[in-house]
Amino acid sequence: MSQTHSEENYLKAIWKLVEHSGENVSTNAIAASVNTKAASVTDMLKKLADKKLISYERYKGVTLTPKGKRVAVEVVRKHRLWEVFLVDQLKFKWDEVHDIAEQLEHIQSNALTERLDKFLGFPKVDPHGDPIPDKTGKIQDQQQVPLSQLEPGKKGIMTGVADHSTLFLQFLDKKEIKLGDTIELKETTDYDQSMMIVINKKKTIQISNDVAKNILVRRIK
Amino acid sequence: MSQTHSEENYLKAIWKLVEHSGENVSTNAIAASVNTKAASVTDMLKKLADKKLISYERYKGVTLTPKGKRVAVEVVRKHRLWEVFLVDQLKFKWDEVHDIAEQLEHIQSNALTERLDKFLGFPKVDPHGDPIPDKTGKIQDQQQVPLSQLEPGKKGIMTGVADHSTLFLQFLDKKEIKLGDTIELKETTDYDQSMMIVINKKKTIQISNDVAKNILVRRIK
DNA sequence: CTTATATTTTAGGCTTATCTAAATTTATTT
DNA sequence: AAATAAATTTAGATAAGCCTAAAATATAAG
Repeated sequence: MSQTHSEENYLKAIWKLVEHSGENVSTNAIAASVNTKAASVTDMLKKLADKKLISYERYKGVTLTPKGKRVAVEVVRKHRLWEVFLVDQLKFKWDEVHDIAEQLEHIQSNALTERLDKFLGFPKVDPHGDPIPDKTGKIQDQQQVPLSQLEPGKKGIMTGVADHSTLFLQFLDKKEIKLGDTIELKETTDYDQSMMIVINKKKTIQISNDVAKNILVRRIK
Repeated sequence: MSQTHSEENYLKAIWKLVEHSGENVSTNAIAASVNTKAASVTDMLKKLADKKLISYERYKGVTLTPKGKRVAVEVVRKHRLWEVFLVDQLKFKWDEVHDIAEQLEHIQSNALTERLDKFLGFPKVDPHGDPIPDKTGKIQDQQQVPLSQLEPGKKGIMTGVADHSTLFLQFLDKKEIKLGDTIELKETTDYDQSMMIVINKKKTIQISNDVAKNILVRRIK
């Protein structure tokens, strides 16, 4: 009934890949995601299929079964709740919590998860703006788009990041761009798709398209 | 440099056995403590000896090296800090936290341990009265004795339990005996060593010697 | 002090999760 | 559509952590 840490990591990785692509997930994509070799992934896929956690046909890629999805979402729920704890309660910075939450997400105790959720005030999103699945596995739709998809003149509120790397998060810190900020897209440079943006109606800065793609906003007005 | 969960569990078990007995620890004692077979223990002892975490001679038992002791005490520190978190913050009962802390004690992050310690207000003891090693590994001496060793007429303040089982802790709950209570030993029955005690100068109850041996008190007056 | 018993270790196996290298299948290109 | 390339799987190893059964050592008893 219960999964190993490794199995949980695979399920989580598959879930994220399915969410992004909507399609069957490839062995190589999983290997990249969990940092192993394709051969190791194939071994694990067989085991997860035996346990009815994924549906898998040789050479055809995989998707999660309802059971597998339930497990994956539960792991994601725990990960994101712990991130909230680390940032809100223990005062870690948003770029410091990933590796720790990566360990904490595997702690097995439903009672713990539910009490932690309550303790934190049933948060809806984690420190990076990612939605936290509720107890039943339901995930609130974020309705967010990359800043790069905004049209000149339009505004959005920053609600998340697509790149969770320390490097990117620290970059945002330095530029003083954070969740909740109102961002107006002034203009896009044709040549390199870099953009002039205004943050909270105050500060105007220039950002590259690479950065704009990784800032997620909810459109306003 | 880093230990597996299993290695940490063995080191913790050895540490506890050494603390109790003061002597070299036997293979069988460790096997009982970590719930495996003696043959498995021997395998692990070789590995721990290779890593210079224990000193081990075939058939002669083991003790911890300073390095091994440092690791063991760090695990104990984390275990007890997490127990405080679970009881004080998440409102678990003292008989519910052991298994969860058993998992949390293996989370690897010095920053996390230190921030948790600070968050909790640098607690000196865990919910069962066991002392929490400080950052340097120092453990405050408890100066406690089993209630069974008190002389009739003498008083003590309950500061801990020798038996951490759910059964015993729930028994104490039912009898409304808790840490911090003042306990006076009225008299000991010669026949079965059972005792009449007074709790907080109010309630007089009869307890068996088995119970008295597992209640730890600090003598007063 | 020698035999019987208890403890500990060794030998050989099993499972999980990895890996590399080779074989197979699918996809792409000419 | 055949040839080449890319992706995936299989085969065979390895290390960690556990097991049972048998052998070795230590301890206790007569």
